[in-house]
Amino acid sequence: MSKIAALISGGVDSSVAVYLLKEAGYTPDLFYIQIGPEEETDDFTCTSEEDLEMATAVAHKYGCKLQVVNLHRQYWDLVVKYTMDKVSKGLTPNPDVMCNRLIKFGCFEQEVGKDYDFTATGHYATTEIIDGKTWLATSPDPVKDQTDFLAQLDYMQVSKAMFPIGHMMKNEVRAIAEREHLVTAKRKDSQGICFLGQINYRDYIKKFLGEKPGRVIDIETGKTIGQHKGHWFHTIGQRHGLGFGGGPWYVVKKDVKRNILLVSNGFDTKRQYRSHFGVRDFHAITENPFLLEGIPYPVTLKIRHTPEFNNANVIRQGENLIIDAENPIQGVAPGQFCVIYDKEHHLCYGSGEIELLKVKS
RNA sequence: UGGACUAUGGUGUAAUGGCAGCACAACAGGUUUUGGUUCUGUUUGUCCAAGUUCGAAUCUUGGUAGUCCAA
Repeated sequence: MSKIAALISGGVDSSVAVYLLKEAGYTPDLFYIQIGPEEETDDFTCTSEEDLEMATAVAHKYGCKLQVVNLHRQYWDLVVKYTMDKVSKGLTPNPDVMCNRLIKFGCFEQEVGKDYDFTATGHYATTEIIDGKTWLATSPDPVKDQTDFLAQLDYMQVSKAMFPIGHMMKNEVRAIAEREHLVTAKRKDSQGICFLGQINYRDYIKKFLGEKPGRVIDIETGKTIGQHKGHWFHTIGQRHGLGFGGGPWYVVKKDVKRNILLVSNGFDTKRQYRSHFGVRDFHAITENPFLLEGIPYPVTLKIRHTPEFNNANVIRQGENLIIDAENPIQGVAPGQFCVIYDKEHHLCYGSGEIELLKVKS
């Protein structure tokens, strides 16, 4: 019988995952990863304590060992550093993607997971073995599918991963939780950057990078329409937070060197959309399907966590990929990950960092 | 300091003497394990003073502030 380490968060999904493992005849060891802000606020300790209580209750119910793994230090050294590094350069990071790669499937593996055959989590994702090789594949629930957050995992990480609820719909998971009287059945879905809790993202950035006022320019007229407090508080495609009337104003471009934000006015502005962009450092999980240069490969992709997949063609150009999407995509922000799937958006090929092209779209 | 024009929420604007409305922003929720997007809801205003009138954002006079022409 395989030895399984299951990550449990105190939410519904990971609890049901434990139940399913148990049903399948396994007795996983449970691990609660502890991460928090550097100073413990009341809000934080509160949620965290509740999460741990829930996890403890689930462990008790199923007779599993539960251990708290503190990866606080590692999270700050790796994920927070990555986040601030990107943000300060005017890029838009995705901390949760890095948290999966570096913490949940990274540090945890090195410290604990190495002694187990599989690491199970409550992610909405599946794996599929084709010709002896493991591929990351999507969940049938388009809203909850989390392959986009797992697309930076490497082959070893994916082949050791188990996603017990990955083939289910969210409402099925909730239904099981209620039927089995799990204490977590009615808990709210987690949202926002996993450890931030009540802390506002803007305040969080401000604490690290402070404020740095600069001009905001209307890209259509070239006129300065106001001031911003720091380009890092805004991202491409963002509407709120500027505070100007006569809008809506969408951020369409950043001039980091001159600390200028370029905005475009109106709901119908085409400038907040883009169908042509680059992807650097493409990371293929199982095999790189884009071997030949200059040939368009039809794929589907996501540039953020949404239920929709975009149809596109991918062309390899040296180490980078050029994306040509069928329909324009709103708010394509450099620094975000472009996650690429097969035409049927079933298999996840991998992901890379979005980079704007010099060429106009 | 000669003339002309303007003054309405935080911003941009509407209301011909008859309940001050719209958009944006802001705030609060919903959706979403990133940033965002989007949906729903809420708050906030007639520059000041006097006058005409049943009734004034609107008309009159004065003040104040700003814009333009006038070199």
